[in-house]
Amino acid sequence: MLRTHTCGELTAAHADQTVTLCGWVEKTRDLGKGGVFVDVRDRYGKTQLVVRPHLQEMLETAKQLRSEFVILGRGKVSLRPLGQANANMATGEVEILLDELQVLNASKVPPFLPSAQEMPSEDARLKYRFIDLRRPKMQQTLVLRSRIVKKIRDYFEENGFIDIETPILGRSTPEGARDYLVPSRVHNGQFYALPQSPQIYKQLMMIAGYDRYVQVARCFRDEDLRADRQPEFTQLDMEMSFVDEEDIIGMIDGLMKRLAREILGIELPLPLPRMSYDEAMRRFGHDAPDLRFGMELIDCSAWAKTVDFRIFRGAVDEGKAIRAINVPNAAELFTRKKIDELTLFVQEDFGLKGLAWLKCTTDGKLEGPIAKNFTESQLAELASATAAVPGSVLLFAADEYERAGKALYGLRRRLGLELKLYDPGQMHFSWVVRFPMFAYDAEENRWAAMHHPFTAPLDSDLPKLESDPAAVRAKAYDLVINGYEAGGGTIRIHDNVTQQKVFQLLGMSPEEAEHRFGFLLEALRFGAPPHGGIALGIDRLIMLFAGLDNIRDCVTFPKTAKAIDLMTEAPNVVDDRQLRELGIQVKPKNG
RNA sequence: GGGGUCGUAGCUCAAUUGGUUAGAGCACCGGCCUGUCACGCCGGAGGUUGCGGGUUCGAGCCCCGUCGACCUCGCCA
Repeated sequence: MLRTHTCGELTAAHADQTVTLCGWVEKTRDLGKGGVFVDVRDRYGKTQLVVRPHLQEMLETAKQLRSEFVILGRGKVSLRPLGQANANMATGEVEILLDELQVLNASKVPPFLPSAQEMPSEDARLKYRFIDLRRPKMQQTLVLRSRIVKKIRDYFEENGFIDIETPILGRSTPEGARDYLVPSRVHNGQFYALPQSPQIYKQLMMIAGYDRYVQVARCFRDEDLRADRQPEFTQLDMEMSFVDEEDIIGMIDGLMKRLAREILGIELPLPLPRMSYDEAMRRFGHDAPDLRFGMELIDCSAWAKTVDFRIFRGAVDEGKAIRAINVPNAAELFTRKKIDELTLFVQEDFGLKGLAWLKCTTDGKLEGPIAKNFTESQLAELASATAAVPGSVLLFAADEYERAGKALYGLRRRLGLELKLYDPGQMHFSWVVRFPMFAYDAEENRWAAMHHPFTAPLDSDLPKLESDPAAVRAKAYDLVINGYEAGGGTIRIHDNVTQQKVFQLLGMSPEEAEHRFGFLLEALRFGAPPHGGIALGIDRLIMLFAGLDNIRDCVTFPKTAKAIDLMTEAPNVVDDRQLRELGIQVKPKNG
């Protein structure tokens, strides 16, 4: 090692020791004949180096130093003169009186400084990621990530899990997300697919008898990005044999309790709260509700049947729903302009025709342009049903039950943030369970698996598998943190008969199922134990534990919304020779 | 694929109703400064206003197109 200490560890206790530090120049303060002060930084912290004026040669070197030069400084740790300690610095009690200063490497003028108060633009940060990653905040996040992953691995090891790797080059499975494909050189015209998750492999490991499997697995999905979604991401993937939902949920409960305690310093009461999918959709309009605040959805459909107002009455008569949220203390905030803005939001993002509203005045009356369509007693009933109090604004969505819920979920999430209805530092963990097995795909006119086609139905719903698929619920569970799906899993089907029934329902002929998943179906015939598991989104988990609102800030080299790496400029064209070897000819997409 | 916000100096931003030579802070370059720590002082350099077109006597500003970043809907078993 060139250095004896890091830039973050020296204190008064080290006084009079001779030390060598290495790091990046954060800042120099040249006092002319008074010498030069140099703040040197590494990922552990910052230390002040002092170049004294009588050391002529060193002074010359010091005057050449610029931001982000890499230097080595050797000298004696010295207490700073009385009254000159810097309380804002961990090492502020001391400074190094240099007797050697080396420039290990110069630096071009950086496009931005890691120490800058103002955040550089996201483009600049991504293009010069190696500089962005020098920012203390990024370094803290990556350290946090490392600590969390270590704790997760420890936890599973203590619980008897085996860390097992599975292939990255696999076979495309048409269900689910779009695959990233890798052309085969040896087999012209054939492709591997990168794993969307190690789902099938881990099931095969269960069949192989490795009853507690865990993997920190890189996964790939070629779908559009979001603030909380990258095309390449990391899952904590686990699977257990001879278990039911309770075992998996309990195992993750224990993990969350430990992480919350050791990372956040909070005690989570176990078991973590659970809510059925139906309840989540009814109360929040979404399957991953943010439970840090109220403002739940209220179903006003029954009430709407008693009124003459065409928009409401007409909707319920057509079988649609009237759903509402009661926004507290918003009557004054919600100007006409604000309501127009929210209306546009639900129209453009959720396809609602409009947004009806009523304000609750100081004397408890509901007012607004639509109020004249209701009688006094109807308004009073509504006020009571929605728990409207002075200052409340009621926002109504009149549409299909699900669409109305989705729009109000959007409003609830947006307004919760805008109106600061919760403390952003607060954390809330819960489970959403008993998902439907199937969702009807109107476009393709068929049933589709809501999770994946290997998900086991609830035992009690098994008889309904053929008679009423919509009513069949799955042994599926999602871990929800602060309104984000942090993970999801299922108990799998372990017998071939049920599996075939599910395939059949999904419109997959035995031949087709055999063609797509033959190896798994075959394996299920060779003594498959009951098994199930879960996968947690590590990146998202880090984001939430770090209090970030963006997944790119906890990934080293993330992609942009167009799935580009601005630093390496991947993806990019390849040599003709490479294409020839693969037997690939590129045609313009719209040619 | 749709909708929205944004794009001005290396960085973060400003520029009145469309009107003179597009400004500031930081960074950079030169000089000065004997205890600084957001050091200070003096001076300097730095611009295809993302790109292309249009309207206009005149465009950073208005219009059309396009590219890019971000947010979002669709999508994400």
